[in-house]
Amino acid sequence: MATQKTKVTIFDVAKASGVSSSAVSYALNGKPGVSDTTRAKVLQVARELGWKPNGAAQSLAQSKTRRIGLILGYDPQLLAVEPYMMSLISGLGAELEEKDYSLLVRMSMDSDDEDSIIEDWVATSNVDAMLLLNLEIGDPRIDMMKQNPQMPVLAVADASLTAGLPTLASDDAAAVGLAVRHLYDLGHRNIARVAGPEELGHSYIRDAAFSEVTAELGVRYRCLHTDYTPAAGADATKRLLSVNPAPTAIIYDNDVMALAAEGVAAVNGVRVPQDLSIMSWDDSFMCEAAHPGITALNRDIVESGRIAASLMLKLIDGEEVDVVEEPPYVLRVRDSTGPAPER
Amino acid sequence: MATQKTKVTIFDVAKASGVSSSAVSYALNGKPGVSDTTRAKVLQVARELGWKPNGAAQSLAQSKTRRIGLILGYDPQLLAVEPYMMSLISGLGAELEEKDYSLLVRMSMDSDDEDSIIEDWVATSNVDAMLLLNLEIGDPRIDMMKQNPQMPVLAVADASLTAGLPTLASDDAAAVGLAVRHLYDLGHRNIARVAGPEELGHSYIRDAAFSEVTAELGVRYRCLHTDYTPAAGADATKRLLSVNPAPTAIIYDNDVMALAAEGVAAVNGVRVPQDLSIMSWDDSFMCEAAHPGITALNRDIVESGRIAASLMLKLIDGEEVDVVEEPPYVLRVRDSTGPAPER
DNA sequence: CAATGGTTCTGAAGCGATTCAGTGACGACT
DNA sequence: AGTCGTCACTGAATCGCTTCAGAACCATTG
Repeated sequence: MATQKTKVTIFDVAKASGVSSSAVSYALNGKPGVSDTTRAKVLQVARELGWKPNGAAQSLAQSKTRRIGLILGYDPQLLAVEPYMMSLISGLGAELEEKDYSLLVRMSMDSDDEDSIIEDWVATSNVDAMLLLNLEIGDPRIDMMKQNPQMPVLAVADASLTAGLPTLASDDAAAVGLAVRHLYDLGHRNIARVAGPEELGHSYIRDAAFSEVTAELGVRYRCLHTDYTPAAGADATKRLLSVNPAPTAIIYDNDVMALAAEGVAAVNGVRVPQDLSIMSWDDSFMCEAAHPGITALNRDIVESGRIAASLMLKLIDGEEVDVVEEPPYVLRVRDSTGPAPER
Repeated sequence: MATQKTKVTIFDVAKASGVSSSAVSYALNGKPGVSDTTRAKVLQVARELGWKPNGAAQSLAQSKTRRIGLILGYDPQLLAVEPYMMSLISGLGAELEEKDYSLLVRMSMDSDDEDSIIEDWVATSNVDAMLLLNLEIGDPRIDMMKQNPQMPVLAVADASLTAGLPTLASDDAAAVGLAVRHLYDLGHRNIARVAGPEELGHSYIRDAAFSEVTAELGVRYRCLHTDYTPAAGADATKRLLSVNPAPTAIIYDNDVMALAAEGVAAVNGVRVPQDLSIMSWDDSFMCEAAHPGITALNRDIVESGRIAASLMLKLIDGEEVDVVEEPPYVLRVRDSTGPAPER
């Protein structure tokens, strides 16, 4: 509690408690080797002096940093507007906080950058484990990590992308089923999708699932790829509405695009949901606040973050982790989807 | 490049290059004390062995972590939906990355938590500097930091809240002027505001500025406080619209609430902007995607993050930093504001 | 009573870098 | 030829902690 002008070390605490530095270490870390009375005394003195073990020294001595690495792909626009990353961070942070770990965050401008950050972390041991996000198909980072088995890593992605790495897996295919099924049950037989960039692994997974499910149900399906921005979403919507026959329902890969689509519809006198049903893949406050409220696939991203954190802690402890499923998607039906218009 | 099974240290590099460990250190850090030829040789060997200095050892030896601390207040909902924090992180991350620093992130569940994280960072030297966000009036953290001058800190807040600490200051009062002026010029004489939680320092600053500016202009003004959620925003809107005379313009402290307000208006047959003008304090894709597009106060948060990072690096270098102004707010006029309705 | 065993505690050797003081070697200058 | 200075390099101390091996002490036990 008392604030100290000069740096206080374990030896100061040792001297003040009349024991050796090793005793202090044992006392503080709850290890055997000191009596209860000296332990209490030491803790007391440590508190008075406001002493905590120096992080660097501790890391060096036990080769543990109590840090977990997260690399953010640099696109401020996207990061800011997509609730995904921030939710994940919330979950990670909350869980790690309980275990006294922290999150080390770095930003990569491109994929080379990201590779070099990974190399850096492996070489410098600046983190105890790391998270792999936004995997692409045949992602080279997977091999990098396999060649450095001393650095635990958890991939958050569809299990088909992670080649046996410990994985927190989302079941995007099941979600596709939910979404399509919902629209199918409402009578839609011609649906479209406005997706994100084609290179992203999850775009690909979803593409495949959509094609498969719609084919099975005999539903007409087409897909446009965009850069996730509302402008692109609006543009794609206009194009979709101008073909003949126009889709009666459109699913957007994120919520801003769905919101923009509602605007396009309003401007063009297309009523939602009477003339056009709109769905969003991601759910957020935005979908709730929009008018009409946007039907969305919802998942507990914060919880995913917590699970991811706990899995990494397991990996750090040397436990095996294979593939763990994320909390499943849930369909939140709001007012933007309705029965398909009579033809 | 070559991947190494076992941990490689500076001594391995020294042996392989036929020099001492000190020579390796000098060579790597670009310091004098080695010839150009041995320097080249050492760097070459280091690259071949894939060696980089161990982070903990380096930190311990030079008492520098190359890390900057950021504490996130835990409210996943808010964090996720407000683009502010993620944008700030983007800016911080981008700037820090260039200087080879990283961001150490922890999450606080409440303010006691946050205090103990700060104490921890001060005592363990786990970061070289830290950021102070969401200051409240008379925030105790300011005193904590003043008592520990060895830990550089930068506050991001209105300068009136930071009691002389190095500050990246936003001029919320000027922004209030912009906003009110815009509405005033459109003929509005009865405006309302839906704000965030009253405890937040910036809420208070804005409250005061609004009262002052509207009084000056002879504009009727009232303010409701909420928890920032769209539901609360919608609710506040309904209440405001039911009073007599109802305001002809409402300013919302964030964009989800403004979006929700558009929904409320639509449901109640209130036309935007003919019957009611709506503005948002924060700008994001959401305001652009909404229909009608929401007039908003826009500021370059990413740039603020970059500036904050560079200021902290200055502080770490021992330079003085007083109060630096953030990039100013800019009014982005869209379709949600228009001339005040004739009475 | 010697032997054994169990606590409690200490000294010193790590961890892997940086950095200071010191040693040769060599060239330049008087 | 002798001295000085510079340059390249090395050995050892240092950062602050953990942890192992062993010392000191006391209590049991056969």
